[in-house]
Amino acid sequence: MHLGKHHRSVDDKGRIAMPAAFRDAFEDTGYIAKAPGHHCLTAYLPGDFTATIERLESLLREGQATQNEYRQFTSSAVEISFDAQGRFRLPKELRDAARIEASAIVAGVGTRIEIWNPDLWAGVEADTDSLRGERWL
Amino acid sequence: MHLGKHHRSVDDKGRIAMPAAFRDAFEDTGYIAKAPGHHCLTAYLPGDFTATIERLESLLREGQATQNEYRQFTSSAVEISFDAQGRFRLPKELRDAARIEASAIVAGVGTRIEIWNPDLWAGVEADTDSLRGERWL
DNA sequence: GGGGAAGAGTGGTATAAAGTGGGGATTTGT
DNA sequence: ACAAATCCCCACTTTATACCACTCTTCCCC
Repeated sequence: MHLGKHHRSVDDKGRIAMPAAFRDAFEDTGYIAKAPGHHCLTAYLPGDFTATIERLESLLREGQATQNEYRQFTSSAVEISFDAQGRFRLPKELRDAARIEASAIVAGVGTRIEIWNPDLWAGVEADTDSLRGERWL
Repeated sequence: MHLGKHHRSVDDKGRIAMPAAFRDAFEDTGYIAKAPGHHCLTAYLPGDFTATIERLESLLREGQATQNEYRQFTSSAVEISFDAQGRFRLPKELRDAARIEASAIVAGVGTRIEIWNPDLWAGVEADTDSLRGERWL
């Protein structure tokens, strides 16, 4: 379970520090891929990533997903590793896709971890129309 | 069942003492999240928090809740732990969201525990318009 | 009622960890 | 062979965490 929101700088080499709260869940490696719709990126633990791929392949066999969907997801994904300071490198391709430049928001979203452009994330927080906590609080 | 209202100081490191009356219900950890609407913060026992998350995820699968709603709740939440004096740390992000500075009200609200800015809490107590105890007393 | 003990609440300091920036060697591609 | 990108260290700043000290209240027990 991933929780909490963290603001992180992205240096000119594309390095970004994985928040310590999430870092321990990754052993040595992880995966990053474009989220469907490309509003943000999603970071996966190794196990979660293979499970996601398998779910997508299963949908593909059942005709519930398209080959292009499969192509986009797999080809956007990269394996990441961490340096001695707990940072990983976000390829330019993925930074551009999510409009990430000098800083980013790394957010724990329960079952997953998302990486956002700060301005776009502000849009998520400003979306109060859908807030109806009385149903589940 | 949580009862009672307690005034607590918040020091410049964001530490706040969990009232002893509530403290025993937490074993080692607990969770704090923004309440929908962000007027206050809500503290959860570990079991209550996971139950709340599961309720929200269930609504999400049924299309009764939005991804942004899920994002806002999970990304605002933090796990807390207590020091030897029974205090926990309230991240600046959450203090700002609930306008909490040098002191706070920690209130037992039956099924949950809420943390308020003292002035905003005064507004709760001043709201006598909606009091119609004759229906349930 | 007085004295002492225990628990609750508050404040401060020292240490460790997290986050950030940069240099230089090595690899990759052209 | 050269330029660009990547990797591997090292250094510094900020923030979090663990400890320790003190006050005040409450609750016993004498």
